[in-house]
Amino acid sequence: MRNLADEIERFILRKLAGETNDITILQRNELADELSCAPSQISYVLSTRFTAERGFIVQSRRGSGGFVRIVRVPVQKIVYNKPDNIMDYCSPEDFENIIIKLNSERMITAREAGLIKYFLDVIDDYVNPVEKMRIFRSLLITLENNS
Amino acid sequence: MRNLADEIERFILRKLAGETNDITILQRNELADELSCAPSQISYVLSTRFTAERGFIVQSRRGSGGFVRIVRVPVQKIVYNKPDNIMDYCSPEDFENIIIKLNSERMITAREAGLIKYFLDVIDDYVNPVEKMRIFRSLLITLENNS
DNA sequence: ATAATAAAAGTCAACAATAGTCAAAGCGGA
DNA sequence: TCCGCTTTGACTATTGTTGACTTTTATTAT
Repeated sequence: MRNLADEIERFILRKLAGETNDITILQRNELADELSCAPSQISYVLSTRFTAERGFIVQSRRGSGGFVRIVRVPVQKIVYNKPDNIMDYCSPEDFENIIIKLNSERMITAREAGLIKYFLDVIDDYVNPVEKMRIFRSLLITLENNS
Repeated sequence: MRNLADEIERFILRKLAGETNDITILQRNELADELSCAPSQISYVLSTRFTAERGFIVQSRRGSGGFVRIVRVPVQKIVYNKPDNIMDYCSPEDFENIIIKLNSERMITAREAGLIKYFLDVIDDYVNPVEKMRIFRSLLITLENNS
């Protein structure tokens, strides 16, 4: 028998694959209607399949004009979950790219991105690259802790 | 379906972006007419989107010749308006209080507050108080520039 | 000068349109 | 059978939209 959850997962993954920035937006009721299932089933799939653990971020808004935004986040895994795998240091360009990526995937706001860039720029005068990397990681954790 | 609130928000933000001094003035009924919606919908958007938390001040006048003025508030104003801004430096407690104040006035988010505190803490090891104050001011301007 | 009128913006409650939660039932494989 | 994943639906929470009514301000008529 067909497995709805898997079908929904595949549908969303295909939709995501068709996007250029690993971001896709859908409407829960609409998708439920299209796949002939209960709307809450979409929520179920999102909460079991599209988890941070698997490298996704799901954001949504209720009410009129509501939506669900799904973001695939490869960077998140690197930065948050695999501290052992990450490089010991980054070039300024690497930092710039990570920050841009984090912002484009809505893990940080433009204001936070600006703050972090300014921050990294300032400490450049005082710390070595390895130390800077350590500080950067702490900084992201600080952000998480205040969410 | 079309989402009026978002549309109105975008309209006002665009109008604001076209101004040179972060101030724009509009008429509620006129805008409602232009966007084909109820005038009260404009009020709704102003009260939910153009809040102090998001860095806006909305003033208005009723009656004949009435208007709505929307101002994007520079964050650093709060700091600059305080007596201590005359000083060249702050104690860590002063910084802490300013940050708490900024957050309680909803000029910065909890995440931003956390970032800034961490930031100030890190550079403490490297810069003197006067330099730290200078960096703090630049930091607020950076925040402002990314709003 | 005062009263009436017109021309704004504000308030609020009702209703509509979403998405989230959770308990209970269903189903399939070990 | 039993356990764990799936599926549903009733209920909740959030956000948007409208219109009737109120308040404020300016203008006009007397």
